[in-house]
Amino acid sequence: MAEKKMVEDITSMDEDFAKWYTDIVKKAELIEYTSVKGCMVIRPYGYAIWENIQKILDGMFKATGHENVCMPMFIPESLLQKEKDHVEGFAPEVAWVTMGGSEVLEDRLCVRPTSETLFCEHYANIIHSYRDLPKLYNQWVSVVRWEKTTRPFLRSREFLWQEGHTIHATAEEAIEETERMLNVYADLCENYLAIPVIKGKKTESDKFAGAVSTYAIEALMHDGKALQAGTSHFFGDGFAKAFDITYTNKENKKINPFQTSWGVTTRLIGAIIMTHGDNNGLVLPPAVAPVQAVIIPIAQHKEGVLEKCAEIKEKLSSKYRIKLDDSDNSAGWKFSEYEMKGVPVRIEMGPRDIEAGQCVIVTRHNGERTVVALDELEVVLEQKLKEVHDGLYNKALENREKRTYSCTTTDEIIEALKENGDGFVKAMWCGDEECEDAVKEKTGVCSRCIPLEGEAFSDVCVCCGKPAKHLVYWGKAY
RNA sequence: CUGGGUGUGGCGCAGUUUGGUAGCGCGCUACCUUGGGGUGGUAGAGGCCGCUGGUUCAAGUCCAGUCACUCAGACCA
Repeated sequence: MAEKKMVEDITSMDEDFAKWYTDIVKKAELIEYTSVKGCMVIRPYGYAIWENIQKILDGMFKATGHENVCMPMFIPESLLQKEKDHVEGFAPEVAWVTMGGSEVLEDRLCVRPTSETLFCEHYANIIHSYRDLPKLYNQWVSVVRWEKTTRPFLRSREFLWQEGHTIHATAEEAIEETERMLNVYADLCENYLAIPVIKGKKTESDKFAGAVSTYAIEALMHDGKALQAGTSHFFGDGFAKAFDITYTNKENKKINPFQTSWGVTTRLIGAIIMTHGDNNGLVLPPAVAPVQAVIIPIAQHKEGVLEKCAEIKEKLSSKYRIKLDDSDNSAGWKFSEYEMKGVPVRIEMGPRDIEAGQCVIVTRHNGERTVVALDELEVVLEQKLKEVHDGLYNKALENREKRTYSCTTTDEIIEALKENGDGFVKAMWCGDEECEDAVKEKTGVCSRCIPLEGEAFSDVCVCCGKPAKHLVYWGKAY
């Protein structure tokens, strides 16, 4: 393929993937660092991507009957500690609040690392009867987890997310909700972000703190590392018991209801970068690109060029997010600039084109140039945006398939990773935690999920040779 | 948390070994130039060298501490 690298400032991804990533994040003006470690400014271009994700997801939440709410940012220590597993899971990375004056809090406050406890306290207050159920709540907020090592979008100390928290009369209903939301996330990733995902269940050791079961979607990045792109948890009635949430059923009996929670974060932006980006910069899926097509005038000082470009922009803007760059940078400079920023489609218009009633349309992901008559532009643009989406999805799927290795022994795993580089390892597992740990110890990959779809290809555990219970995807994780 | 790297105009770097007037490229400002992949030119502006303390007649340079960013691990959305 040997694509030509046009912007010198971006480190080649083959040379140093991590450096390539941080270069992109800065050069595409997605973020800027601040004086607090792990806390970044999400700049307008980066935030616009998040806003588009929000719009799509929020629409899906509403369509599945959810309501948005907003909990406080602070959690008193006593509340956080009510569910034992939960607090143990989060304690190491909780940020505590110190008051400015002389006030010392009897029950000190932390900044929410997640809001299960707040929702539980609230549910205990408002749920009394089966008539009050279910409650299907979601909130768009930021949370704080004091991570040791940080990376823009992938792991920051404060991050934006949505967290859904629902409560149901029966376990069946709650499980159904857990699966429904996992599917919503998969739909978002595949049909809007053009990121193929594996839907699966986490192993016991990898579950959310306090959950009965955790589901996740896992995506494979360009470098062969796995990224968890979204999670959905079934809590059973464990939290309800710990927080004393009860309702009275039709038979006048007091019962603990069943809960779920699910979330995706600004990490999705990291996933977009690492799935679609190339050595020329970012490549954005059209559904969430802040600018879907940029119009670049050629010889813009010539009479009529800018006017015609503005006219076309006006026309396309009713349906698409269009930018016309009439700055006095050279055309070549603009080409590079918008490639770096990942704009899916570029429209070039010069005097020759205008005279001929046409323009040149170029798709970012493959550099393909097409001459298009101006009166067909609207139709062709729609096709091109779809082509970009499909092209990105298929390329990512191809990469994943190329990097998915079925193995029956740990030696095979080591061999496959050495031969072909990091990727997903499919292997059977007996279900024992010792084997899970041993695989990680021997091969470096950890369990990502037990896929919901996928067929057993061996009867024995990849590690111990005992009868296998599950097919597991393994990988190195971000 | 462990181990490496880096901090000098907005950005990227040189200068630190051997202490002695802060430099380069890009960007920025003004004017001109510019037809299809970061145009070319002329003239300008901009820095108490991450921070704190120490050694010295003198510190970007030496010493101690501290903070941040970054890479590789372990942990995590």
